[in-house]
Amino acid sequence: MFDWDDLRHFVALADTGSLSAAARRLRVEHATVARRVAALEAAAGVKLVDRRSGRYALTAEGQRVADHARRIESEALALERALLSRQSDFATEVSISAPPQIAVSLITPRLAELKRAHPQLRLRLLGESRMVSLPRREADIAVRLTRPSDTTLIARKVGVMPYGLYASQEYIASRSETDFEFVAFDESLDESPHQLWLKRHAGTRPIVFRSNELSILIAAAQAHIGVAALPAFAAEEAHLQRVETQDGFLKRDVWITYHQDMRDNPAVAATAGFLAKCFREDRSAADEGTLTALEQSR
Amino acid sequence: MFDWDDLRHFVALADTGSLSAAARRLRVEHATVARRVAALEAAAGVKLVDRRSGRYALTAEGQRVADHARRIESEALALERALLSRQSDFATEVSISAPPQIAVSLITPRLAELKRAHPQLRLRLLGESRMVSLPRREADIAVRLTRPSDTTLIARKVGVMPYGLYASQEYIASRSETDFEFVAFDESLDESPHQLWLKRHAGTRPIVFRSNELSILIAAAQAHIGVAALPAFAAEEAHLQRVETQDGFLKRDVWITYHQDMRDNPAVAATAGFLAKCFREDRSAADEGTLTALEQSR
DNA sequence: ACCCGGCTGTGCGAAATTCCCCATGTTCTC
DNA sequence: GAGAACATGGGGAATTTCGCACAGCCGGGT
Repeated sequence: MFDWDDLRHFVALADTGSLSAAARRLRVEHATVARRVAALEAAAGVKLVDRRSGRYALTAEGQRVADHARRIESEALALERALLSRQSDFATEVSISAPPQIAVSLITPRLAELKRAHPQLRLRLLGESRMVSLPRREADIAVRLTRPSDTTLIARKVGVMPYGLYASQEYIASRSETDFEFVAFDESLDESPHQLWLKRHAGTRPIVFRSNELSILIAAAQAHIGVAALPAFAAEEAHLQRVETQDGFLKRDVWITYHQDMRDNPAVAATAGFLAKCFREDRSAADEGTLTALEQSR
Repeated sequence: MFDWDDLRHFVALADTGSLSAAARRLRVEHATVARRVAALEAAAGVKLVDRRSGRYALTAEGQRVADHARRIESEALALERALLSRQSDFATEVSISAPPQIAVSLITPRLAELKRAHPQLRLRLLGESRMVSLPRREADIAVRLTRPSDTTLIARKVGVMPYGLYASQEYIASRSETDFEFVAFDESLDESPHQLWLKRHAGTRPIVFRSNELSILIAAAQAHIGVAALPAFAAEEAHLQRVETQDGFLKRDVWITYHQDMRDNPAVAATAGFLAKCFREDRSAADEGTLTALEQSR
């Protein structure tokens, strides 16, 4: 019988397509991945990957084996989550993935509360816009602006995040609305709701600056480059001034998601509850009186 | 993430209940099993087994983990079989499990045929009455006298095995049927069909000798101890004489079973076909004219 | 054309793992 | 009460495995 742990390395290689990327995911050396995959091939008696021209590609057999191995992986991941959810104390580490700006402005300032309520709890807060894999436990809890489709995940709508059009006071004072120029995310996000919303309002007026980073857009607005579609809380923090729009704020739902297997883990539950409170008690937009009440779900 | 291969060791321990037995199944040292289970416990952060007073017992957590791990194991075994069935050549080793007497008298004498047809085929013939696990690949093909209940196994009825009552010529000549004494398997087999059949014919006449081994029963009959219920082919080989019974031979079906995943493996298919031929062409009982024709299925 | 970054393949030394053999204590069976 | 089977612990040797470092290769960008 082959070494089951070899399968783990093979799945990583099959998923990522390169030795190095697989090694990063497994936190080992790429040489180890190569050796273990070779060991699996030897035990199986079949070529699983083609090493043609430096690149790795699965053979037909490799595809079949990868299918099996992925099933095994999902079981192993389920087992790991089951083990973690059984940790009855708060001694475990909980990792949260959230969009950077939310992490900085809404979560981090209030972390002390959580720490006070659960002193032994250890946290890791990852400011990544990239979609992390919850089943793979790249994070335990994710804060997202879209509802996840995976039904094994628990999705909890904790509030709405209002987007408005913002620019610097000087910029707004210096020109008429018909001369506005705009600041937006780059093309990879052209299909996202706030980008579409911005483009609708911009109409024929030009987008003069693009970036992949929200913080850069804010800085651009502060530097009088143009008008940006920004979350209200971030724009206020940056002392930007709102440009009124007929349809008011764009409201995007905020979701907190975690795997259902982690439901019974008190550390995860407490952290999720804390995050929900962060959004429930965020009055940045409500203060302006434009939102009568933040919608909340259970 | 824990080492998947540790799970394999833990399953073996959970299945067998002892370090030594688990070590035998995995063909490693018992110390290795102990270490790897300890490593799994450390990674899981939970006690999985109780080492109370020398015996191993799963904890409640251990039970849960074992359930997960067994699912993983069945996937891994399925993968192993899938890999084996893809071996397109005959270079692989096929292992057969069969009752010892059948192995000795019906299979081994004809092995040369098979070897001639497929020179590169390597064989392992295990004469074990114990039920081996086909999913676990303790054997690839099993010859059995009962139909397996596992629906993932292919069961092929290859013939019938006639049982008769046999004793030595001297024994039969020396006494009347009312004075017959009997030779039988030990109590653990009291519920098996041929044992029940023997006891029905014995009626009130005593069983004077018991053994767990067919070959010992044959030797006992040859040593004029009494009358035994024996497969016709084995009794003939031993030059024992038949005691006529009103209901003729007891006919037990002979099944060849192998896992459906191995269906496409040419080596297994060829060997199964060979075994079927062994029984189809066994004329030991037909020669006596008591069986008009050996029933056969495809 | 050149450089640079990322990837793969390989050789080496260190560290971890495993095996093997031992002794000891326990439980269960006969 | 003796014996068998099993778990535990230790020590030392041999094997395996891993990380590290170096070299070569390819493609993209300047």
